[in-house]
Amino acid sequence: MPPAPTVWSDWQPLALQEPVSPPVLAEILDGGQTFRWNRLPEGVWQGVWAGCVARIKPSGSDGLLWSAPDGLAATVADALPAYFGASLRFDRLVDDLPWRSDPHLAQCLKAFPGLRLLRQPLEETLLCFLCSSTKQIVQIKQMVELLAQHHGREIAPGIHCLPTWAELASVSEESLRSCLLGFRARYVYQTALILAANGDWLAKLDGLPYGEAKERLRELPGVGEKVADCVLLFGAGRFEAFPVDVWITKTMELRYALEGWTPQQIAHFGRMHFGACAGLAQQYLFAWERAQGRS
DNA sequence: AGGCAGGTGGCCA
DNA sequence: TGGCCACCTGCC
Repeated sequence: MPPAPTVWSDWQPLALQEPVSPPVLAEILDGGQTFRWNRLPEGVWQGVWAGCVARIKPSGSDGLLWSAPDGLAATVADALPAYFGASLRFDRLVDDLPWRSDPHLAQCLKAFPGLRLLRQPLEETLLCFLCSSTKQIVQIKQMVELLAQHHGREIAPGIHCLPTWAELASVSEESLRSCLLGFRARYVYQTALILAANGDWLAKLDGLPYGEAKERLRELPGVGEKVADCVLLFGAGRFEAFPVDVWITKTMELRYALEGWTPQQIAHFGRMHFGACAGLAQQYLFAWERAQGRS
């Protein structure tokens, strides 16, 4: 018997302070902060996080509409605004960045108006970025989709969320490799053992200052400077985190004359120069550099 | 068709 | 500390 078709709720508005155009929505959902959104026909995106599945599409004047499977609509209605950081005033956070004295930043802000940081579940942010070493976005998406299909709970017909760390602890390294993880399988496997043995390990990051939280995260196998910063920025709302990858290294060398600086020095420069929301600036710089690379 | 890819960890001077 | 290299393997 074929699975019953999913009935999707009516489209409803997602209230954000800042307008989001279709290309900026694409940059938010497919620009490297999350790996669980896919493009459907006609401008619709479908994404999965925690126990939620949602579809998002642009509406008339740079607003957004969402829909969810009928049984999950109430859950999604509750979780979606937090996931999109709807209570944050990104317009004000952006205005506090040093764009007045930084023409390159000003140019990036202008190119992607409404770009925002998602607030993803900490657990799965860690999992996704443990998979991210020397992989491109398409491949990371493929890996985490396989992880979800093979080891995650099915929350709607054919749609699986990512496995929890407790669930991952009972998955062999070999079967992680069969999800295309390669050498990252060991990172995930060993991290799962640690986290499963200490149920509140991640929760204990909550009260810590940025530097200590990062140091703590780096104790996990496979978590270095860059992954720790991504986890804190995208999964814990620590906007002062400034992840430095090869793209950011390139852009900082080129636009800020930092040739020869180490990634760690660049990260420090970024936090000093861009301030409390350095991570938001990073997202704009990253989007800009990606766009240059594509054209 | 083969090199390359959103890093990390371990080993050397 | 600082630099180098192996690690897996699917994709452009």
